[in-house]
Amino acid sequence: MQFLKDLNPKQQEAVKTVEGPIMVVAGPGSGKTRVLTYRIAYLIHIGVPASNILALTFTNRAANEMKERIVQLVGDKSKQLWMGTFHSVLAKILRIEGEKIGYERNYTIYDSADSLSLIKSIMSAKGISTQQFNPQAIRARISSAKNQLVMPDDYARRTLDLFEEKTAAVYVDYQKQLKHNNAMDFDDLLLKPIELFDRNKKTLEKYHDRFRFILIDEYQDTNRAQYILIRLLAEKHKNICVVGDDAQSIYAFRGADIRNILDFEHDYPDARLIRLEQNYRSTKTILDAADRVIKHNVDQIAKDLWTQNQAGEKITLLACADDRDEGGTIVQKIYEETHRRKIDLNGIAIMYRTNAQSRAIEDALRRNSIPYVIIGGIEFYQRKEVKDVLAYFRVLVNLRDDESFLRIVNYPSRGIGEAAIVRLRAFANSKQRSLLDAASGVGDLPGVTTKARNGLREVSTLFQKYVQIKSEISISELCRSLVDELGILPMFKNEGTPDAMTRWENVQELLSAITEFSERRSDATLEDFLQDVSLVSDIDEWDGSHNAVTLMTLHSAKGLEFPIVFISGLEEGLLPFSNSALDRKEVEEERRLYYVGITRAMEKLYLSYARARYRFGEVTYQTPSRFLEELSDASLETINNVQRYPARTHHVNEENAARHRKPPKQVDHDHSDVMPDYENDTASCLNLRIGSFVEHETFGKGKILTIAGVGDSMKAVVDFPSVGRKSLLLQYAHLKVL
DNA sequence: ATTAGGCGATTTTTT
DNA sequence: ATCGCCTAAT
Repeated sequence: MQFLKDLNPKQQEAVKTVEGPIMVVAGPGSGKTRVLTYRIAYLIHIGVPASNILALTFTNRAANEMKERIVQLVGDKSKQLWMGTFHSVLAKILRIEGEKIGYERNYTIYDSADSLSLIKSIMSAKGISTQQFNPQAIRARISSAKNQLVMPDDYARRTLDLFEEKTAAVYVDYQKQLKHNNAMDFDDLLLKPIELFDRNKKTLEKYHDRFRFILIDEYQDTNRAQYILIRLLAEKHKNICVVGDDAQSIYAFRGADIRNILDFEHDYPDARLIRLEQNYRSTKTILDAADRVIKHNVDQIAKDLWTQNQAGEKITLLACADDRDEGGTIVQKIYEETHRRKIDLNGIAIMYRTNAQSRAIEDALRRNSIPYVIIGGIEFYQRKEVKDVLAYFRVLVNLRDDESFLRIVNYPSRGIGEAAIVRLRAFANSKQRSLLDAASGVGDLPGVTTKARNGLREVSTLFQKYVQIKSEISISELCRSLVDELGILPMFKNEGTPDAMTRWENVQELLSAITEFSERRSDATLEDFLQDVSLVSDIDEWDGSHNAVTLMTLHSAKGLEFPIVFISGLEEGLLPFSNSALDRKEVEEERRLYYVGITRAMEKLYLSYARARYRFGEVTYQTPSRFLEELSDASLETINNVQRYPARTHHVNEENAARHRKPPKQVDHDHSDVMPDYENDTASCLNLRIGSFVEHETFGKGKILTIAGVGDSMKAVVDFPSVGRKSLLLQYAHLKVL
């Protein structure tokens, strides 16, 4: 038991309290991951078979890291451990048990984009206008209903308005269609196991006996469905250890319910509560800043974070003229830092609220030849050509997957148009067969052109052929041969445009990914690969060992640490993010996100904001974030590039005076001339600001949400209680400030 | 049936 | 600014 001496007393207690429910509230950098890994290692060490342990994490990456570490501690006997994300572990259980609730083991997993297209097709089938009712919004409603375990019929009974009625109607068909396709969406991966265990007590008991010790990471980010699932699994032995930090709960938008962690002691009355409050990660300055910020929140478990680390350097605030300047200034600081400390680029991370912000920063990095890796954003597996090819594989694996079938039935073009599809659908429905199946009986199909008929026959024989050879050749050969037969690669080559070349490369890359996957796991099936694609995210694949700066959203940054962290875009409307007025709870979630960002930093933290920023292709004027005021002046130093551009509340006269002042120091090159003159702007003359209340001749009173554009084309979006949101040209609107 | 060109929405965050 | 979707033209 040598390894326990790596732990402080609190951590040891968390590791050695093996029986009964236990909650570990772990502040940032307090060794949470360490506790989890050592606890598992300890269990195995004292003789618990690894196969009796279930550990659920938030990302696959966290799971893999821990697994490796555990192997180091106790060796190969840990291999039988069940560890992964909720979604991946449950997907695995559903492959085994799904037949009990009417799914075949080769079911397909739909991502949000797949769900959306299914919802759209249901809407058009039911004659619900996608103009009037936003399919995205309907998808989101259905998803959140599922997260709360509200079933279609329950939902239908509780509708409050027309939109919800339509949603209810779509929801019913959506679930039917998923089942018909032998497919599940992300939410089903949580829901269906609950259904399984409810209906099938024997199966539940089997898993009770298997998972005698359960550990949950990032408990603050679990939703209702996950909560119920954990309760079901743990109800017999009650050996459940949850680890989390309410202050780092940042997934409410996805249904995460912070009550799960706040009420743990209520749910398990004899629960042991352990707080880890010593921070090993950050300097005193950084930790104090984080602590000060989070104290502004009302909803939280009180904690006293402390550290023995040194005070370290002050936090540096970079006040920038615009997003381009922000990128340039960050680059300059990266230069300084890499020269000053012996630090590699992979010790540096740049974080932002929205993926769209990465662009200006990427430009700056590229201009200065600084290598970077970017996490998230437009994902490889979301690209059209990749999804198209994957759809072929999906159909091959699950012949009932109508959604994927529809995607590829006329790709590449086979002369199958909408009319033919309508006929095929009707035919399939009447026979209760899948579309692919129906396509094979295309001879009986009336009202279809010869061309379409031949096309359908072609698709059908194509799949018959590959179903047959599927088990005979390796999956990489199978996939390559299928792609070759489609002829899309030469098609891209012939097109010759840079865009087509990228597509060509992407398809090649997909094929290499499959090869690599099957080399890594000798028994891997195509089913396994497809599941991996659905459930693995960018962050899971990220490898911090390259010499490159890492760019990512604040959400992706959770669980990571870097010696140097930049948080960019500290502006109202961006961090905290809003498209309209925020209520307290929303601001608190944004603040937690900010807190997560701050606490990623070990040695040095930079914050930055831009006075102006391109959003939606227009210049928008930004106000520094309220979160900046929550830091103490003593711990902060400011580098100001924007002396010329005083705060927007200032009067015109002062601005004129300010214009003649020279900026103290030009930090970076070539980005100083893009700013428009403030003093000519209608908005500044009128003293209009985001959040101002104004009056309009016809619309009445309203509140300004955004201001964009320059000079004559300057526009404001105003929220009028009477008529809703309006985008107005200030030149004509004659707004009166109230 | 395919394609070009115009229009409108889109940007919150993700398993 | 960019992407997807729709319409009109071929």
